[in-house]
Amino acid sequence: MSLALYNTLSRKKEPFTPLDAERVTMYVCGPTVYNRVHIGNARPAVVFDTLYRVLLSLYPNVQYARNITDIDDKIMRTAAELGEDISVLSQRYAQAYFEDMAALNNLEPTITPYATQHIPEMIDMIERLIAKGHSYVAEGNVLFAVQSMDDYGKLSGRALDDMLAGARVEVASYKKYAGDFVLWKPSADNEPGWDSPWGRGRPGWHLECSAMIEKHLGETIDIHGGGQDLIFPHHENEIAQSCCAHDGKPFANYWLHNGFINIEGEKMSKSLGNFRMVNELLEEYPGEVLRYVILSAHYRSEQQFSKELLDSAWRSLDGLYGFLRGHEPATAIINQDSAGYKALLDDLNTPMAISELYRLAKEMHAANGAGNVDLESKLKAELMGLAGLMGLLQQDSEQWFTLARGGDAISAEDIEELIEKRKQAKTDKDYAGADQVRKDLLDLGVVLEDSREGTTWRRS
RNA sequence: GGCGCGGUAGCAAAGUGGUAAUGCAGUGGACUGCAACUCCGCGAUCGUCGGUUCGAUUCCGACCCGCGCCUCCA
Repeated sequence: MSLALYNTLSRKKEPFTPLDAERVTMYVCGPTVYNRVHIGNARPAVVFDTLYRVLLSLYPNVQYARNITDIDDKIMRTAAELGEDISVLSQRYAQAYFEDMAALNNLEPTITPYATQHIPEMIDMIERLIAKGHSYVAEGNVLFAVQSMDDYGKLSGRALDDMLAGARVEVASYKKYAGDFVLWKPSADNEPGWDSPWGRGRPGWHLECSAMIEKHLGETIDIHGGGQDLIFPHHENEIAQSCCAHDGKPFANYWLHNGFINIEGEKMSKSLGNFRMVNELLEEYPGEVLRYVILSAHYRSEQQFSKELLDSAWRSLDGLYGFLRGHEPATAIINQDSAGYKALLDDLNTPMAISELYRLAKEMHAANGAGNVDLESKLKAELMGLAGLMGLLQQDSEQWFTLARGGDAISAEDIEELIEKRKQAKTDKDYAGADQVRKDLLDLGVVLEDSREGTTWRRS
């Protein structure tokens, strides 16, 4: 039993073998911080966080880096509009990103490198690329010469000429070849910039990842992840920079890419105005609901996203937490032989693993009904172990049902008070009065559940 | 034009060469003073047409439909 991952490089599922089983390295492209992030940014974070958790269950040391791009033209434009320094803007949104990601139960990566803190490393890499004949200076720009690399395009599977044939963007005059991309570009006096051998300027987008990976993880890493749209040009160019700087040494052995999210059946895009920002969704839904939706589809698939799905996911989690409610706590244990764990090892089949969550929960519930305490706690431990690998069921079940669910909800105290009133009514055989309390609370989104032990309540 | 992906029940979504998991919704019943929870039961022949095969939703081909990327969008 071992981990298998679909590798974009080979377009096949492959057994995962790290270079060093004692130290596994993974890098995932993080956000450009000029705004709040949307749900599409959350997908890779959740997917690769899940992979990180799985890797942690297999290897003693997993180095997971996710960068913050804090220098970029969009950042510069937004900062200029707001009349503030780019560092102020980027720090604000980086912080917001961390908060959003934490709300989605994402663990903190091992390393969070910032582009602007690696300017010297980037300049150093450019100098090496120039020295090795892979880059040239033109009008203050430093460009990477893609033709200097034999297998440029191997990740995206395209030939150079094919790429250029349908290019939609005009070619800058200083490029020797249309496919060449910028490593360093000059900054105007009123633009942020850093001194370099080629004058004051700023790095091209792709360079930061190559430089930061080299510094923090090494010349060759095990896993590199990101959204599908990054395959070309971003990851292709990272490969070009790193491989050429390292004399052809492999850059990343496994390339993983998550699919896109569709909103109400269509692509999420600015022009359609249907962006879903994570923080806005979090005002209406617990982060775990968003996470559940993301993990309910396989990471490589295109994924549907809608209010109906969020509501459905919330009810689904209610079901799971409902099974947990009233069961004694148990320490999470990963059952390595379980179908759920194997599903995760099989290219992160989270939909399958989630279905196992339900099977375990039902079996646990049945064991409880049969009075088999040992089996019950064993199954609960396994359930929590599997859920933990996905970052799900991380809340206390009692709290899950009693926390306010948006809007101005009735307070827990008031609910308890009404339940007492109803109890008295029932004692007095005033069932009409008791039913009225039930109905009133239901109108406020509170469901009452009577049992031998008394009345419990939950928000729905 | 080039490269690539997908079409499975109302909504989502796995999966398999031997007649298709799971969740939500719906629905019938048990339980309940009523209800909720829970439990038992009910629904798809897998885009279309061919081919290979004893047998295909699963392999191959064509077609239809939807979609992504082609220089800075997760």
